[in-house]
Parts: sequence; structure tokens; C-alpha cells
Amino acid sequence: MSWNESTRYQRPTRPTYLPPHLRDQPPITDSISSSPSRSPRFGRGRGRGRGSRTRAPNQDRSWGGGSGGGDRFRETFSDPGPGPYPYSQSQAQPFRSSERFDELEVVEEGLSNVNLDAYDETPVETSGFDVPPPVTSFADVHFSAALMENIKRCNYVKPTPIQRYAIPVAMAGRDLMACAQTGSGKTAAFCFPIISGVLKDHAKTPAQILAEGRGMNLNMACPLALILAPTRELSCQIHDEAKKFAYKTGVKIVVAYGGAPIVQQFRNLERGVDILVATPGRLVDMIERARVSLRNVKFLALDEADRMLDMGFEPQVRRIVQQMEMPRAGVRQTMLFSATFPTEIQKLASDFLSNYIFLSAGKVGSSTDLIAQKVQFVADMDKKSRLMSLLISQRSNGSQGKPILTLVFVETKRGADALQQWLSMKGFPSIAIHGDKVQLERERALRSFRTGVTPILVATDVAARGLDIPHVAHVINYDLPRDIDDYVHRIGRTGRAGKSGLATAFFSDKNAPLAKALVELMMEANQEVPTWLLEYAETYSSSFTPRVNRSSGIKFGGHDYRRGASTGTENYDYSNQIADRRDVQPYGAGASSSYSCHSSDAGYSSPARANSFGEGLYNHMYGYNPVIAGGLN
DNA sequence: AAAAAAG
Repeated sequence: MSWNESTRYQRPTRPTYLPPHLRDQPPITDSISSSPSRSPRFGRGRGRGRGSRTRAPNQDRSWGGGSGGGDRFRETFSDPGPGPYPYSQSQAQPFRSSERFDELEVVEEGLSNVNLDAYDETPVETSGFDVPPPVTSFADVHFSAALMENIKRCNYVKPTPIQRYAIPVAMAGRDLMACAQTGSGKTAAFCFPIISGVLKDHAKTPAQILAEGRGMNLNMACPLALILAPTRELSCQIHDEAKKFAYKTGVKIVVAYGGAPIVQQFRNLERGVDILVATPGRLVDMIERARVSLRNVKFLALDEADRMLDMGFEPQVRRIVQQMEMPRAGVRQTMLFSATFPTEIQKLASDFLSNYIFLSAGKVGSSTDLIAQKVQFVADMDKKSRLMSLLISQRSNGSQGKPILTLVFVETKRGADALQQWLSMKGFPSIAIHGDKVQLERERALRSFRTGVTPILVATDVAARGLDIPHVAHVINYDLPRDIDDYVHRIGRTGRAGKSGLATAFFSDKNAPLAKALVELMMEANQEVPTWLLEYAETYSSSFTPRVNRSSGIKFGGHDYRRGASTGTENYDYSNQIADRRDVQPYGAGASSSYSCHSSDAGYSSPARANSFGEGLYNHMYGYNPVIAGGLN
């Protein structure tokens, strides 16, 4: 890196005396560059020299050694080490989270064991003005050496489709609305460019920074980037992941969310923050207390953006984005990511964007055919026994004695507790997570599930979106959601990072409104649809749905709504699609199946394909149990 | 009639 550290402007992060005549002024004096450096609280902790003193003593600096420790690092990192369960790799330490979340498993494997070829065939749609061309490798992007090193450390070998397209767009400073299948690496797609952007900002001279009118602020954090997420756990996860990407770059990342002591989070902010990851409520609180200002935000990312803009969240998010000190669209860079993007939400979201590029990676509907989807008709009163049958048979088919991580979604918080207690009573090690639990319990539940201590997690939709829990082999929709988008996100907790997974849904009478959308989604993903479900779909849609209905029809987005706009004086460049080959490794030992497929019609796969490996996994888990196998469909 | 997000 060529910047001269001694002349770098260090943004203040702690109440520091500033002569009144310098406040909120762009002073020319060089006292700015020398004054901050005297304070040990200043600086961004570049990992050496003065910066390292600013690190919290409990921050994890024990691994990785110096810049020459790369090889040793890789060795440690790729070895999960001994543990009760093979996924306890966070205990190998390389990217252990710091501070109070060091107990939260950071099991994100980068995309190390991942079969990236599974994504090669993904069709990608792009639209908007002057779409920057995709890259084929991270090396094609102009990332700084430190960031590139971290990308390697995380074992990111090559970019996923969404990363190939989104990263150049983001690096070009363009606004972005991105729709990509669950588990395909969205977090990295916005984190890499943001970290890169922050690094470029760090390289600026004091004069450049002051010329932008960015003054010092007493006791008020002014992050350069803001990442919003809909749940506390997701914001933690993004924080943990972003920290790995920013390791030893000096980029400071802080997380803020409710249910945890705000003072601790203030303390974290005081140490300096470049990138703030937050849930909306806590962020608003902090802004109102004048401990955070959004005035310097240059990068805004909304993860699960469609959720952030749905009915419950929209006012809060709109307030943050439009009514606080946030620079307006076009001044800041805004990136919205989700696996689903209903048209109505796209319209709302376009308020936040300026001349944006729309990306859609994955098949229409954004469900993935890496997930084998099964639907069983189960009357409500029979659900418990059916669940038990499923669990018993997969228990006996577990590979090598390892528990099969099973995520069971229910409708209500009370229902989650009740089912979990019943399961525990019946001898199934399980734990529940929902929004009525105190934060510590929520985190404990997640950890206990991740590590396999309780291989069954009963959850509400709090766990439906974004959470990356490696090795979830089975998602059971004990209660189906009302909204097909939620279904897409729920089943997306399995089949992540190129692995295949299984999703089983219990469909009861009251789910009739979902039938049509479910059928369309399953057909899109080349899943076998039971005939009774087809009948449900037809019956319900003909007699109960006079016209296009909220819960029927494909509404996940996957296409730029501007394409359909009749006001189109603009010329969009549509449908840039790629197709290649794929190989898939399912979870579990015995049942690997792979294939390759060349497709010329832009990635729409043959019906036989998805089922071929889906059935492999399915048979692996259930094929030996005639009772269960016979009871399906 | 649900869940989530501030306390």
C-alpha cells in the first residue's frame, strides 16, 4: 500500500477537544493530522505501530501472526480440528469473533468446501444503464492487497455468479438491486466493495476529507458505511463475516442491535467505526441519543431488502434512509440484496436508489434446485406424529453417527416452545428460537444447534432469513408460512454454498391459499409435485381467487420491474445470461451423486436434473424406511 | 390470526 500512514487523517472516535473555530469547518491548518495522533483512542488499528494500541485488549489478535504467517494460517484454518462435531472450526480460531460474541460460533467456511461449480450454470439477468461487465475471478477486481489476502484466507476461490456481477457494479460506485438465490454469497458481494471503498477513504489526505465537509464529532460515531438487517442474529452474522474480510485492514466494523446492553455497543462505537451493521430499532435509538450520525455514510446496504421494506419494517427503515442525516440517494451508494424481491417492494425500494442496476442471479423465483422439496399432506392433529416419524427415520440413517441438523419452522412463538418441549420430552434433543426469548437465549439456542448439541431447532420466522448455518440437512415446514417468499427463505437455510439439502413441508387444509404459489415454485425448481397438491392449486385458485392474488402466482421478483414499466423512455440492457456445468455433492456420506449438464437455453435445466440428486439425498435419509417412504405424497 | 424490530 502506498499511502503514508503518518499523514493519514484519523477520524476521531472519542470526545476530543477541538477548538471551536475548527468545528464543522474545513480548516487548512495541519493541526488536524497531528492532533488526533496523540490520542491513543484515535486511529484505526492497522495492526502495527500506533494503530495497534487502539485495539481492545480482549480483541482476538492471537492468531495469524504477522503478514508472513499466511501459510501457517491457511493450514490452521482449513483444519476443523477435533471437536464434538466436525463443524466446530471456529475453535481453530482464525476468524473467531471478538468481544462478547466470541462464544457465538463463526462457522462460515468461506466457500472452502464448497462446490462452486454448482453455481456455474446459474442464469444471470442484468438491467440498467451501462452495466459493468462481470468478472471471472476476484483477481480481476481492483481490491487492495490486504483485502485480497483476506479473501484468500477465507478460502474464497472464485466468485459466485452474484459476486461476479455485483462486485464490479458496486466497485463502479453504482446503485444496485440484487436478487440471488439463498446461500449464494450475497454478504461477500456487498462487503468486499464496501471494505474496499472504506480503504480508499482511509487513503485520503486530511485535506481531501475536510474538503468533503466531514468535520470531527464529539462522542458521535459517523460511520462511512451502514449495513441494515432484519434480525439481530443476522446482523451479528454479517458483522462476524465482515470482520473476517476486514482483518488487518484497519477497517473497523461495529454491530448494533437490540436486546443487548447498549452501553457495550456505545463502547464499541467509541473505539471507532467505519462500517456499522445494525438492526433498525437500535440504530434509531442510537441516532436519537446523538451517539450515531449517518451524515458521513457513503455506502448503504440493506440485506434481506424486501423484508426491510415490508409492512412492519418500512416506516422505520424509511426514516433511517430518508429522514435522518443520511446523504440522499445518488450521493451515497445504495445496495439492496435479497433472495426474493416482489414487484411492489421493488417499487418502494426504487425510492432509495439512483440510476440503479438490477441483477438477478438464479432461476426465476430464486428458489434453488439444490434443495429437494417434498410436500406431505398432514392434518394439523397428525403433525406431531408425522414429525416424530421423520425424525426417527433420519436418526437411524444419520451418517457416521453425526446428528443430522434439522430446522423445524412453526407459525407462532408459543407453538415453537410447545413443540420443542414435546420433542424434548419424547427424547429428541431440541431447542427453540423465537422473538419472545431473551437475546442470550436466542444466541444460546443458535449456538447449541450449530454445534450439534441439539440437532433439532424449532424456530419461528426469526430464523427464516439470511442465517448461514452450515450443514443444515433438513428444513421441515411443520407449519407452512402464509407467504411463499417466506417459504423460499426458510428452505434456503439448507442447500447452501453449493451443497444440496432437503425441505419437507406439512401441508394442511388451511394452507390452501399457498398451494398455487407452492406448485409454481416447485415446478420452477424441477421438483416433483404431488397430484393432490396440483388439485389444491387449481381448486383454490379457480374458486377463491378471482384475480391476481397476493399469495398466488410467482411474486418473488427475479425480474426488474422496470422492464414491465410502460413509462420506459429508457433503454435497458436486458438479459445477460450465462450457462455452464455443475456438480453437486449432497450432505451425508453414502449418497453422493453428481452429473454435469450443458445447457444452451440460458440455464433452464431439464426436469430430470434436480430430482436426480434430490432423490439421492432423499433416499439417503429416508430410503431405508418403508413406512416413511410409503407415507410420502 | 404471525413474526420481526427499541425499552
